[in-house]
Amino acid sequence: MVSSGQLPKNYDFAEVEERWRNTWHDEDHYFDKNSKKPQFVIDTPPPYPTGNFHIGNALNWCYIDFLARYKRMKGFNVMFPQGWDCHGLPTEVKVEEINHITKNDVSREEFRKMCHELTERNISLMRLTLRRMAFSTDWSNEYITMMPDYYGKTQLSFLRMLKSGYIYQSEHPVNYCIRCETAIAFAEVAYDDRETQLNYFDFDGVEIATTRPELLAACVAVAVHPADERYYFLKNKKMKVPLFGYEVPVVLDEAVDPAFGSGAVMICTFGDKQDVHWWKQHNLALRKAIDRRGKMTAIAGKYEGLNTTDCRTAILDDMRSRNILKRQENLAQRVGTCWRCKTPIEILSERQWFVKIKPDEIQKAAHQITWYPEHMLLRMENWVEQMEWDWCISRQRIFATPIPVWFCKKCGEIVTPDERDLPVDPTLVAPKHPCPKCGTREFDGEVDVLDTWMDSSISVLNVTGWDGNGTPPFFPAQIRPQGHDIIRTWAFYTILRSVALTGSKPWEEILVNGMVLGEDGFKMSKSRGNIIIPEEILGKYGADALRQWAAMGAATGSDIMFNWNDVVAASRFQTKMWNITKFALMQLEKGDFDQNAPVTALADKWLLVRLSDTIQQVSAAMEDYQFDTALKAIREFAWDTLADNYIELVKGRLYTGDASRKSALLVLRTAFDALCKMLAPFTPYFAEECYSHLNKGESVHKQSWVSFTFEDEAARNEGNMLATIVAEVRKYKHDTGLALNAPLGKVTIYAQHTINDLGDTGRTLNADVHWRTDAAKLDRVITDIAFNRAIIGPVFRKQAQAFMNAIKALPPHQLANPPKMITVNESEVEIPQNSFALKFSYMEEGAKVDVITVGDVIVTIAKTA
RNA sequence: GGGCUCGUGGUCUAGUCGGUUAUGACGUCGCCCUUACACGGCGGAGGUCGCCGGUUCGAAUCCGGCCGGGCCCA
Repeated sequence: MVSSGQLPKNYDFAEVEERWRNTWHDEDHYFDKNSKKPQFVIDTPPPYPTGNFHIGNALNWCYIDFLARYKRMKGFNVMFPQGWDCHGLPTEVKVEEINHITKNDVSREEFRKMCHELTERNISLMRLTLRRMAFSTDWSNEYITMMPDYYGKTQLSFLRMLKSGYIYQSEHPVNYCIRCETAIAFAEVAYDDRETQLNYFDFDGVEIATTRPELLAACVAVAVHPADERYYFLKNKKMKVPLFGYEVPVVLDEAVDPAFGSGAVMICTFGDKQDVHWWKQHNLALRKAIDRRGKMTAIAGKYEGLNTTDCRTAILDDMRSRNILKRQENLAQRVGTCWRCKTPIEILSERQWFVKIKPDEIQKAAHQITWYPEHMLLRMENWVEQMEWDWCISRQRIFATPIPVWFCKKCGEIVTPDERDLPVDPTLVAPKHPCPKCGTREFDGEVDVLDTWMDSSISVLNVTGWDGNGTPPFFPAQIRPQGHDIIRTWAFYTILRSVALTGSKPWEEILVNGMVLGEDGFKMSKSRGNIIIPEEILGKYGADALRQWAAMGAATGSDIMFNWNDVVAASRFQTKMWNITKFALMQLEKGDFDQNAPVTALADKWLLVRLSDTIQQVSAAMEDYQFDTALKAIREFAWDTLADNYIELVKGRLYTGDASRKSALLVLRTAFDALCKMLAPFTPYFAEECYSHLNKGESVHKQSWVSFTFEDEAARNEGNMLATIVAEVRKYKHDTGLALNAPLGKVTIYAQHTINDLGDTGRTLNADVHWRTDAAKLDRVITDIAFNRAIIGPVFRKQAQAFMNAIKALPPHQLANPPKMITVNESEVEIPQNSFALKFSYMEEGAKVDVITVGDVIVTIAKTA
């Protein structure tokens, strides 16, 4: 034990945190593949390496680390891996920005290398923040999706799903970003409010309203509602497309809204999702008027080569000059945009790769997972229910996992590599075997790459040891922790892929955290200027304070507002705990500590009861991932029960070297030891610092979770009474203008039975305290009746109010000594036990005394002159 | 427009499968520098639990409607 004299007066988080960070070993957090302990595998979200670990990540990781550390103390073999989800558009865009190039200015290889290097730099920056936050990461299980080891597995998973029929290639309408020149999935489509014009024009004698006149060349039909009398005459007719002159059929469809525009709409391939529906349902022709770069194609005739905006202007001008355009109206609409670059998306029909979505399979697995909080499952259900298209997984980009496929130049056969040759880049190498169908050795490598979610949706397979053969050794993982914003993406895709590749659910449980909002209550964003970066908090208050904010800021799963107050309060709690530490160590180093000392004093037994309660509460909350409840219980016990009540009660005994000092010392040490252990998951640096002074050379993080229990109902009740009496007398002193440590004179406490407090009460109050069990000789007057509705309600139901009125009507002598039966609404009823309690005020008698009542206990105070 | 979620003293927040006086923090006001701590202790003020209606002996809690915020989607 370090001498308390050596302990600094103030807790210096910066010094302490850095010291322990340099002392701890990564190996202590490695998952042991040969362990006999039960496993606790965490499917950590692999963040996108932007270079900044933001505060939302911090919240997510705090939850994970609370769990990882708690589970280790509970005897689990914990894996807390760290992944990096590298591929994707944002890095490509950043690289173009930094180097002032476009991806077409350099070779694919060169461009990929630049992305790779930027990503590595960003990862090393983010690793530093993870370490500062004291996350107990298992660095032996780090994975980086852009590395061959990992994307080889992505390719293997692709081949397996291709083989089992989950993955197919086809021409199908897809969401397409013409700026990024790539297909994107629905999950990547964002929506923006825009103002546009609804154009009414004459379509072969019928008025039609459209927001997209530039798609006129892609018009494949005109649709009207089957019950719309205005258009009965169109049934089975063909109509001539204005400006272009070709004919299209008229289709009848219930989905047409007769009240919108003119009630007649043109169907184009493709203006929106509804067009795709109609196109499929009515087997319409396909006319591609827009190409991948957003330019008009040859079928647009004289408009060929224009971009969509110019084409729209040109077509409207031509309509106007031919007097076809009747009028225009402003219209508010929401357009789908690319989530990355905000460019409005087009729906293009392209040859793409798809993953089949089997909603039933996904629903079944989702229901086998335990969701925290429960209602988050609903979001998954809703998303799966409304899935209409399969998942488009091919992208026309560069920095991503290559699709491991070649096409035979002669017969078009799809040729795949041998699994042992993975990873491959089919644009760089040729297949090792000739075409199995026609025997040629001429191939085209697939230039499309995979959607990044194809990488990250196998994170759980990767960490559980998947090698392509059946169920991985550590599968399923115990828990997936993630935010509710990516339920429809990451959670969804992971469940889909696990079921497709292993036949079962990926995790036993999923713990969903809320979003972090700025101090103004809105989502943090650059434009609002409400962003707080973790480093700022780390610098001002340290990692432990930030971690406490994460635990206490809100109930698990709720969105949480960032709040400096909470961080400051957290740091003050550490100051308080630091002073408790100093006090405890000071007392312990004076000697007399005896591990086997009998705990004799009432206050001591009482504290052990309260400690035992706290441990049960905290343990239960941890099991249920209620971090706020757990930390709150710890703080309350430390600050209120231990510091403000217990220590104040026993100080006198500790100072005077009384024989019962040993009992108090043992209790003090027991409580302090337990507090360090319970705090360890939340404030790893602080708990380690305190514990290291108590037990030199030992780490709190290697201890077992506290399992101490102590039951003593009498000590609980009498101790609670003791604490209440002390509080009431303090209040009395305060009210009568006395300092709390001022001498008080003679205090007599009339209790029901003998209580031996070993003089704690007297020393704490600085008064001459006498405990008596005889009745106080005082005149008392009943001032109020406190009814217990929890007892009265269920017994009397509708008669409850009448019963209470009857009791109130009893004369004082009967109230003080109530009868067994009472008349309520003209019938005799029994008075239930504990259905009410009386409140008294006291009249002085003889010696002048002030009187305080605490439940049944009467306290009289005779002040010294 | 739909799904989910939230609305509790000046601010943030606990409690929400009904039950005595609604939790805590910050702020605020008053008293106290008592040998761990003034980054402390003790005490006070401050709430019609968003609004309206319903169920009930009893509603912050359950039901319906409305208003407002958030997230995800159309």
